[in-house]
Amino acid sequence: MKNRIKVGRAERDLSQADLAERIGVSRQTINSIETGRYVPSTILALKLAQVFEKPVEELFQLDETD
Amino acid sequence: MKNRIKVGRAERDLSQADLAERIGVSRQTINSIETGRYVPSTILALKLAQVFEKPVEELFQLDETD
DNA sequence: ACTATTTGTAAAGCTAACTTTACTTTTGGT
DNA sequence: ACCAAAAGTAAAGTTAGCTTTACAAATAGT
Repeated sequence: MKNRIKVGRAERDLSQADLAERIGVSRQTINSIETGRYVPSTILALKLAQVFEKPVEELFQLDETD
Repeated sequence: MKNRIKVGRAERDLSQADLAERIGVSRQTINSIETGRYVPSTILALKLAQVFEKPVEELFQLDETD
C-alpha cells in the first residue's frame, strides 16, 4: 500500500497533529500510516479522503505486496 | 459503516465464496463484512472496489457511529 | 419432499490497527 | 547557535480484522 497523505497534508498545510485531531486519531497513527508502518481501516481512509476532498483511490494505492 | 457489497455481488451474480476467492480472503470475512460484524481494511476495500468497478466511496459509507 | 448450494454464525487463535507515554531527531525561524 | 515545533520511533497494552473449523438455517432446483 502506497499513500499520498503527506502530500495531501502539505497541500492543506496541516501538521500530523492537526490532521490527527481533525479525524479523531492519535498523531502516531497518522505518522505510522505515512511512514508505512501500517495500513488504516476503511473508516480512517474515508475520513482522510473527506478531509483532502479526494477519492480514496487517489489517496491509497495497492501494490504488488497487497 | 454501511456497505453495498451484497448489491455489488448480486449485480455480478457472485456467491460470497466466489467473491472471497477472487480477492483472496475467507468466505466468512465477506459474510462478516456484509452483515456488519466488522469493517474491512483499506486493502480489502480497494480490492472490492476493483472487482465491482466502483469507487470505494460508493461501496462504503460512513455513518454517525464512525 | 430431497438434495445441493448458499448464507449465517460461533469459537479459538493470530496478527495488525490503534492508544498512551515518552524520548530522540529533524526542520525552521530568529 | 538557540529554541520551538514537527516528525520519527519504540514499548506495552487493548481492540478489531481475519483465519480455520464446524455446524445450523435458509434458498433454489428438480
